Amino acid sequence: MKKPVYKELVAASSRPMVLSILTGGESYGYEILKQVKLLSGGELEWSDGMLYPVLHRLERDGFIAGRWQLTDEGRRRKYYRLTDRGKGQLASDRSNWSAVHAALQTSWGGGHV
Amino acid sequence: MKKPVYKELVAASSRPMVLSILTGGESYGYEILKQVKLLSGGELEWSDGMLYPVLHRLERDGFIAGRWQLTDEGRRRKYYRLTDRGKGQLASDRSNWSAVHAALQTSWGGGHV
DNA sequence: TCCTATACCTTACATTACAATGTATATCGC
DNA sequence: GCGATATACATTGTAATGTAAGGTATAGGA
Repeated sequence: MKKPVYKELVAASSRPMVLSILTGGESYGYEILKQVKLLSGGELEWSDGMLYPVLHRLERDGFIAGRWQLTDEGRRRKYYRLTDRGKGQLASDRSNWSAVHAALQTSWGGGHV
Repeated sequence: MKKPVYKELVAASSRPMVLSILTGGESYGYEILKQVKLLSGGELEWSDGMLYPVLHRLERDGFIAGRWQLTDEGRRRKYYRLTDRGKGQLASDRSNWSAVHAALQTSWGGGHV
């Protein structure tokens, strides 16, 4: 078992990650879990118990919009798409992330020998 | 008032930021607040009500060690230094951060037009 | 006298990941 | 048929944590 990323970092990255994934088009929970793993080269593995509440909150807050769909095999899926409000939040989150990342990079690189 | 960074991101970055700052030598709470602001070019402003509990937890967990010191003016300060355990945690946090950052960069850059 | 800066601390509140558990269908090997 | 795995969604209890607000104290400038 790979040691998971510390939870505060999961919490910080979940919203921008999900919103960003949805800029590529509609997706659904189970697929997003696999996309996160793929995007990170296997480094990140989210639990479904974490992701589904995240999706519900994002929908509640109007950042994404969901619709139920039945597949040919009879499975039900809830597809989500990014809303305009979600695009704005993604831009804000990216900006925040960049500011924090830059500060960390500075403190990692300089300030000491 | 500048809009603050979302709180999950503060939570995710506080430990690596503090530990990283302390690689430059001893420091104390009030100074760390100013260093964070300086390191980020004014983008990040932490509240003291957030930082002091963070320092207490880091000390409790053995990542940093504190000592009280009186200045010439009669002010009391608690200086903290990085422990070996703290150095190990910083390395781990940096590794985690890099993995998440890389995944975010990938999802921001690709996956969509 | 009043305000700002320095320097520490705590509490009430809301939020959130994690682990565990539950539901249901499809597919594959045997 | 049968059991295991994958797909696909969901909820609950617990612990942890930032925020906002408030508190204590000293020093210096207007």
